[in-house]
Amino acid sequence: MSENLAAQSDKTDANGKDTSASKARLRLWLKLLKATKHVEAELRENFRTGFDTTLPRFDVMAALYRIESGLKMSELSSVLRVSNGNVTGIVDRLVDDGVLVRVPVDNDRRATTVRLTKAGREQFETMAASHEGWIDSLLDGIDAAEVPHLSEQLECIARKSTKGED
Amino acid sequence: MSENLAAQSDKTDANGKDTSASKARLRLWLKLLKATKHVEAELRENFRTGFDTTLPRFDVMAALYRIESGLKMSELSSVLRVSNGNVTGIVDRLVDDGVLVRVPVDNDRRATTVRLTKAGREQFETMAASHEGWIDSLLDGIDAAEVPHLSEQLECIARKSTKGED
DNA sequence: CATGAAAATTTTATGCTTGAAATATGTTCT
DNA sequence: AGAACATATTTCAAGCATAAAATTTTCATG
Repeated sequence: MSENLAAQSDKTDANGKDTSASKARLRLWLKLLKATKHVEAELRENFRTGFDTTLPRFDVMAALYRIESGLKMSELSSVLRVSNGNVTGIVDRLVDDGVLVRVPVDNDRRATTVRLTKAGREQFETMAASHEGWIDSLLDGIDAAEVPHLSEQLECIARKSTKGED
Repeated sequence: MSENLAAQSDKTDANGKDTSASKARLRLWLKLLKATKHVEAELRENFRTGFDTTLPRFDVMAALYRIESGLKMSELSSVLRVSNGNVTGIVDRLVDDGVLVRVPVDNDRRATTVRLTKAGREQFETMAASHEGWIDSLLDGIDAAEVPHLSEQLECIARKSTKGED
């Protein structure tokens, strides 16, 4: 799985930091994680105080907003890359709140389609506008000119073994 | 909170993609999230199948490995940036498994210090070696020469409002 | 058409995560 | 000492997340 491991040459820089490629990647990963967690935490807080909702709920609504005809539970869990059982729970609550409906699928009584209600679409539009603003302000430490290059680099990570189309 | 919102000039490129700065940042955020989730999912799976443990448990052990004298529960939750109650639960299980001990603090019966046991240190060292290899292989789509620059950019995000020292 | 495999979803058990309330101890000030 | 405030931790309720088992329905094939 990782042939590079054996060939480490434990170099250290002036400050004593290990400069091997794998340690540098480890540090990069920790920063990636830290940045992501930071943004996620801010978003969660904003969603909670601003709209009394959560990021996972927003994600479900976002996926359904894009596909007006709705998605089956299995499609939803595959688009969002979360487990089937997880989607069941989130959708249950959103249905209770009246922003989603479950629609039986013709010719297949195993499956259900889930769609946003009108109220759901309206709520989502409001939240999406705020969301975009929050992101814009959270990422404004990044030079706009760097954004495309950064995006490209990140795709190199996500693309590993996860045949992921955007 | 986001004065830029009003001044959007809804430009679109040849493919119809919105090219405003805030939309570009939004796409960057989605890629950041996707890359992080992907790596996290792989790590979780590796920890589960390889060591029958979890990422949060590893994080706790990693923090305690660095500070041999141990950390108080509150220090642990602040280092890991997770809630107090969360740390309580994870530590409980690690203590049950014999990799951690709780040590009372002299002169303050409110506080507890948590330390790795000898078995805990040994287990951690084994896992940390694997972990570094996993990361190395998961991030090997990134050109080594790019790593420092990328790291720097990511710090611009994490540094926002979270007086974060490494 | 019966039977068994495959597919879509839900259920279950377990653990992570948060925010808020509760408990217990320590500190300060009068 | 006593009151009021602060600190350290745990408990609680709710939700998110997974993997694995169970359920229901469909489909293929003999």
